[in-house]
Amino acid sequence: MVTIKDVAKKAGVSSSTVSRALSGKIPVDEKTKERVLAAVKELNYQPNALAKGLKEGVTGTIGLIVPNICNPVFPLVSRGVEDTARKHGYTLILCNTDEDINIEKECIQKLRKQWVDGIILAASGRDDSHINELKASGLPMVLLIRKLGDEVDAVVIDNKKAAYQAVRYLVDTGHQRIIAVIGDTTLPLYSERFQGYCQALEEAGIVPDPSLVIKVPDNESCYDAIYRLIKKGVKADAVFALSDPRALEAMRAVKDAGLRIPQDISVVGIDNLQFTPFLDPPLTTVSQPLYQMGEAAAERLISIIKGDKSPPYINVMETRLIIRKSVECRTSNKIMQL
Amino acid sequence: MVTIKDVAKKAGVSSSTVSRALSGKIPVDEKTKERVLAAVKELNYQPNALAKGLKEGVTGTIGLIVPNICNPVFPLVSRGVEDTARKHGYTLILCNTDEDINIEKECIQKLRKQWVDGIILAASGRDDSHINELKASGLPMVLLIRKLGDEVDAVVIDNKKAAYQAVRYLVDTGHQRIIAVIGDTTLPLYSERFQGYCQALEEAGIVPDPSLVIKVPDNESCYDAIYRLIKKGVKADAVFALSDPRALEAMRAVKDAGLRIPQDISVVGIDNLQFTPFLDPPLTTVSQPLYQMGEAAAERLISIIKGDKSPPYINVMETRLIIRKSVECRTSNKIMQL
DNA sequence: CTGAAAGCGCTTACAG
DNA sequence: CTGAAAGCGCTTACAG
Repeated sequence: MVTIKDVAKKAGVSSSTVSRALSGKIPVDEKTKERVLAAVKELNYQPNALAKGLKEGVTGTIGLIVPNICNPVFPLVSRGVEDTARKHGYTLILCNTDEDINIEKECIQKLRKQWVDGIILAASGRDDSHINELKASGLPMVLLIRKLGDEVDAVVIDNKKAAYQAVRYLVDTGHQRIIAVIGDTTLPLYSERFQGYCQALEEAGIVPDPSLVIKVPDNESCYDAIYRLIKKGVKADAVFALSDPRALEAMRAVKDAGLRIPQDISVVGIDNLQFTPFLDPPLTTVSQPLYQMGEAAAERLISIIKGDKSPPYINVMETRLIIRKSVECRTSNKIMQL
Repeated sequence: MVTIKDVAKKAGVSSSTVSRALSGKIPVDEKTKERVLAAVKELNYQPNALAKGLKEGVTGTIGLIVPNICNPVFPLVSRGVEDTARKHGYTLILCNTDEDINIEKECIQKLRKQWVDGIILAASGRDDSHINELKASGLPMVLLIRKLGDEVDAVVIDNKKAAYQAVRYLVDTGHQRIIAVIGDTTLPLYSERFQGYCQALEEAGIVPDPSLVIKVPDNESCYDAIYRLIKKGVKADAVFALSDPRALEAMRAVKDAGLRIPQDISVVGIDNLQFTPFLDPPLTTVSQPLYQMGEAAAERLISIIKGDKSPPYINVMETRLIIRKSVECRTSNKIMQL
């Protein structure tokens, strides 16, 4: 490795001068500067970020902790984060936790050892202790996808509302018996979406029917459950899935059970993933601004890193119903009203 | 931040002893060790990775450079890399380059400044100079998805073969007029797959028809091109798409143009992405072992970092035809022969 | 087994 | 404007 000393020697100056010529913060004679820059170029000198970080106490790196980059919402989110980070000269360290609280803790520790300047955390939300600890440590952080009280910065959507938008549309188009595909409701994300489902139903005077609610753990397909439910002959006219991948599985199950979408059963999802317009039928869903959420989280984090002391802010981003072809209008009446 | 000195003071020893007690490489009196460990725990001491890295010349970080984490092959790949990295105690720095040669260079520079212990590079393959430079610098590296000669370690699939497997299956099931959806053939990845297409055709005595070849830039949908081709009334009995996302777009276009899959037109892809079994019809495709490729690349990189001096090795991983329902057998004859 | 010292490669107050 | 020196937080030969 070529160091600042090598450059200094080649340019015939001290390393202090090299450092100053490079940083530009302190005036250096034009001539010397030129000599230094020439030497830098000739030797292809790269300042050692470790040494710089050790001295200055900042590293220009930020950590992004996600449950699983293979969950299709996270690539876009992390792209938003990375693009924004790069724009500001920061570098991204990525960790997957599989929502395992221990891995989450381990990641946070590792990032702290690495002296990241801040952390963006898309946590599972099963346990908060380590997040509060992190917050208390004073390291800049912002939560993503989920929030934690009002004391920690966060970029989120209103999950209840997103689900409400989807189910409300189903209700408005005349659906009454709506299957809900829900995840592990101990996770706030899922319980909130379930609440949105219930609210839309209740507003329409429909009592949620527990036999229509399917709860599937994250790592399990909902295909079987839906297939069986329909084969059993349950009365249903729609499926609300809490995510697009779930909606996709549901569509397959519905079709394999011999029903048509949307003529027999309508389907809606949440996410608006890339592939949804191409499904058969194109999926009606509620979009989350995933890339923008990543951007917003990174912008906020970086502003905190740079000294912004404004109070914690929960940035609730807008979701939007995307109407495609997977929902059929079941009452001509209702159409008039819409 | 609590430093080694704080621990030393609390334990009543020198920082050298703290360091030794923690590393375990040099014997320390049991009693003192206990005191040190107690102090570490009490103060919640985290060694500063920057200082350690600066002193030791290794950082325990590796860089992963991908074109775009939103391209659905990369989440799995990067997951394989990250899991393996973590298993060995390494941390992952992620960069997206959008196949922009300048961003690629910039990323490499940044990673070097950061003193990563090695780099895994899923490069675009448009330009090699910086890769050769990187190789020459002696920093451990392995190429992923694409290779570069035989002088640089790489983990790849045989793209030509993968395409051949897909198209050969089409040919064997009696297809003659096969539309090829191909990307920018200046990229080796795509030109190789195109070669596989041609080879399968030629082996069957079919002359590739240029009017059936659709070339679409990476950032553009192939929907319109296919839709128009079919609407124009082109004679075709199958579509070979060089990736599953392309196959998905193709399916939509074929259906929207009024033809049925697979009765009128069969479709095959490459990738075997998560969503493909759920499509309508479930997509026949060629699987790439994406996660395992990430794993293999990381394992190889780490072994190089740890001093493995074996000559460069091109690890060509197996692809496999996954038969589902998007291809119809067009000749009863052929069935007998299979 | 343990401590004092040197040094990893930078940056920046301190003198000049 | 410039250089010598101190120091960021570690690790490890060097003495003892």
